[in-house]
Amino acid sequence: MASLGELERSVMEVLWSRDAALTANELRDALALSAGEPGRAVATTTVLTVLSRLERKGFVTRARETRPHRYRSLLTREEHTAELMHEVLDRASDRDAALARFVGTVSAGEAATLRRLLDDLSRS
Amino acid sequence: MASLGELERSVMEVLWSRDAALTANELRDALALSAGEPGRAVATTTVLTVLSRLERKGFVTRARETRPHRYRSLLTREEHTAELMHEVLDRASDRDAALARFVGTVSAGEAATLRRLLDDLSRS
DNA sequence: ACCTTCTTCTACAGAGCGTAGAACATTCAG
DNA sequence: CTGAATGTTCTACGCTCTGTAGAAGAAGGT
Repeated sequence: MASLGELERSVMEVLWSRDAALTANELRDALALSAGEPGRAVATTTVLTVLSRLERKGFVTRARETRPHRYRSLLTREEHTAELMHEVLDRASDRDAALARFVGTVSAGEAATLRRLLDDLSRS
Repeated sequence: MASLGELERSVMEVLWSRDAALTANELRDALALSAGEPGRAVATTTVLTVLSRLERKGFVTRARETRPHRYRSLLTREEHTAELMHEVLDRASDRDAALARFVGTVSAGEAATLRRLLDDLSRS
């Protein structure tokens, strides 16, 4: 999966948090709000450029029918995270050893979560 | 964690596969062998530049005492992979949901591995 | 003091990203 | 139907990262 720049990631964060199809202007406004400095707003064309690149990279689709095109993410944030984790794991030569390292470093709470998830998995 | 370029990654792969401290020339030779095309060998200075950058990024250390400096990776490949997985997970807003997605997409064999690892964890 | 070997410095080209104006397309009010 | 407003694409530029390596400097052997 291609990696994301800072602004690209911010755009994805907005699309993920609001789970709706947004226009470039809506995204621009949301970005202006979520950014720390209130004066630092990007131009709408900047957002559109970023959206085009995100579309090319396969992160978003747009509805071309409606006139202000509406953009939405193709994956949920969780799906995206899970995919990235798989990608990282796929690069390891010894997957089991890498998994062992990973499991060995999760918190106790997350270990419990994992156990529960695996139980659910085997039950179904 | 900083990300790696293609050659940087190749260098790390060699350092990880051989678990020893190597010189720039040894790395150059190893890279020439592992590369598909036999004619495509990089210059030693190129390797040294890459190693300096990897050192700056915190991926390798070098022994400066010995004259041909010897480089070794700071983490094993498994530790590196585990760290990356944590990093990915840390970027998710809902860690449990992301974990759930992840567990839901691992193979049956890996699910079994995970169960065994978690059992070992709770037993110790 | 040289020659060899090694390391650092400097440099450059190509790609990716943030940035946005200019130019083009589309819609809408009148 | 025509102009104004709004929206999209094209083009462009500077910055940083990466691969690449020669030039210059340092260190050691003979």
